[in-house]
Amino acid sequence: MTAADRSRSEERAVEAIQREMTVFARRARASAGRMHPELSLVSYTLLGHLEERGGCRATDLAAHYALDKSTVSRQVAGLERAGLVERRPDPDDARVQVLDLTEAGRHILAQVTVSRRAAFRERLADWPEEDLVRFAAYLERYNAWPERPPGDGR
Amino acid sequence: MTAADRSRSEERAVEAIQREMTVFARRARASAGRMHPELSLVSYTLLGHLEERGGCRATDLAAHYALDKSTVSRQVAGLERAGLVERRPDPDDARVQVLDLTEAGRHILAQVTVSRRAAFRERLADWPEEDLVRFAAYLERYNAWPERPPGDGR
DNA sequence: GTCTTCAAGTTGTACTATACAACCAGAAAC
DNA sequence: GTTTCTGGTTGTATAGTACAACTTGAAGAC
Repeated sequence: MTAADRSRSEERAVEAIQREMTVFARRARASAGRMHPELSLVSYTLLGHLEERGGCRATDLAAHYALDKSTVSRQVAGLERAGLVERRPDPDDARVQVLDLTEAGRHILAQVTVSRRAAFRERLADWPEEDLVRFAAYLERYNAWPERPPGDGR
Repeated sequence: MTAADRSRSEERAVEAIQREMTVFARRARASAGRMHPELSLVSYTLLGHLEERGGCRATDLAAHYALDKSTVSRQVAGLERAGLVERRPDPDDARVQVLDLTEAGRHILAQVTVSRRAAFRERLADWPEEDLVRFAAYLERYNAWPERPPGDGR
């Protein structure tokens, strides 16, 4: 294979990755909404992050998801209203509110995770294990890229 | 490797795919907005589809992206107002409007494609060709799954 | 042929997610 | 002790979306 062949093939692959990731993104919210109307994609990811980290600050959520802090503030307010998260003032710093899941939050998160997992598994049912593992690794690698927060106009 | 090992490994991979796809989806719109403010992710994908197909009906767009037809109607109206698409009545069926890119639409789509491609390429710069090709194939395979339109509560 | 039903698209309405700007309250730096 | 920084909330505006009701034309049923 010549260098030109290689670069053409890479070029095609990059195009395809871009196109397919975009299609996926376009569809994700809609299908999440239909899969579990009780918990939007945003809420789901925020709760998931809280569970994974065992609680964190609103600012951490904003940074991780490249969201404005006002957005997080409102989302969290909604989740608190729904009784899914609770906040405690940080004893070390009175400005900080440590967020954590409530029991109800843990419960609903687990339910949604189950239903999402079932949907994903159905979709991936006939993939060989080797491909699943590799696909997961590619996605992780792809996402391990620093996102710039909103307003950071670089 | 035992069957139990295999299923655990698959389980982990499915979880990771779900999680990473979700993170990606959460970030995509925001980064698209920062990458090319003149063309939202939605508009970009719609224009891209028109280019790829060489024009199509609004209903086709709705089906392909799992959007409500009203959403597509408004999006297309905006694109038409912006002079990026034009519609002609279908000679075979007066209800149908065939959509297609204008020259301006083609032009801006090409520009945005260039800038998106550059961003993706930067991000994927140190991936070996083999991995790019495989990753692209996985994504295509993943997305080749029938989406259900909104309102189809199955 | 007329009538009913179906399909494509538009419009009214409402809601969610989002950003940006202005602000407030504590903490830290000097 | 000011000034500056950081975490968070609130006001306001916008985009994207869905659902329902409607219009118009096509296609079948009889």
